[in-house]
Amino acid sequence: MVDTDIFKALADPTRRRVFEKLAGGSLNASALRDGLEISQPAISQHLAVLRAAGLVREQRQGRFVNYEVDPDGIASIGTWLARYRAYWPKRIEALSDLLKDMDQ
Amino acid sequence: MVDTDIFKALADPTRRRVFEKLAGGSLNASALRDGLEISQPAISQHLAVLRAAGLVREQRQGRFVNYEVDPDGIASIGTWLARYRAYWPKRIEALSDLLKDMDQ
DNA sequence: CCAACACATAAGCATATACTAATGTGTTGT
DNA sequence: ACAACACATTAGTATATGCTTATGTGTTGG
Repeated sequence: MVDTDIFKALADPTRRRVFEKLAGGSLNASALRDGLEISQPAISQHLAVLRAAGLVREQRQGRFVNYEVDPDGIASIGTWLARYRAYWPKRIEALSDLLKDMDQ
Repeated sequence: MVDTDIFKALADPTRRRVFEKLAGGSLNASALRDGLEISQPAISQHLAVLRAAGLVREQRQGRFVNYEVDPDGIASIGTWLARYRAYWPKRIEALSDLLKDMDQ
């Protein structure tokens, strides 16, 4: 199940920290590791999980591997969340609109 | 961490099935169990997890306990997802708008 | 009041998960 | 060619998780 992989991937705090770093743009594995007190294999494994879930995608750049947010993963969560739109409080839509404006 | 509890709760397929049943309105524990091949304690434990995550809330109704979606949980996911709005594909917004219309 | 009901909690167990240490793979500069 | 680098993979281990069985708690009808 796709959703299961996604939610499992995001259930880990370290993986969410990694993923949130990517919200600002693409980064390589070492850059993603910076600041986190975690071994190199651990980051690599976390990135594999995020990738398998469709949340990130990678691109070799010489001996670096650049990671970035995969819109497909975000889309899956959005689609899932949309089923509960009836329960969205007003403030969420307000926030959403605000961020939309900030994008410009 | 609040987000951790929410994503962990949703990482289980059975719990998502239960939660999705509640998208249509409030139901008691037995009704939520119907159709799922799972023991009574299992449902009870799943509901405890969803409740601890802030995804559902309960209300005693005689000897039944009614569960319903807790908007706070949905709001948390929405807030989290909003950080990635830049990566939302167009179709998500389209779907979102469609569902909005269907609510009327 | 007490038996049946609706649900929760406790204890025990099998499996999944996140980690580390060790090793493997691919790339680059010299 | 080869040493250093960036990253991935493997194996092993401690802990977390989801399940079942057994039992507890609160509620209701007769």
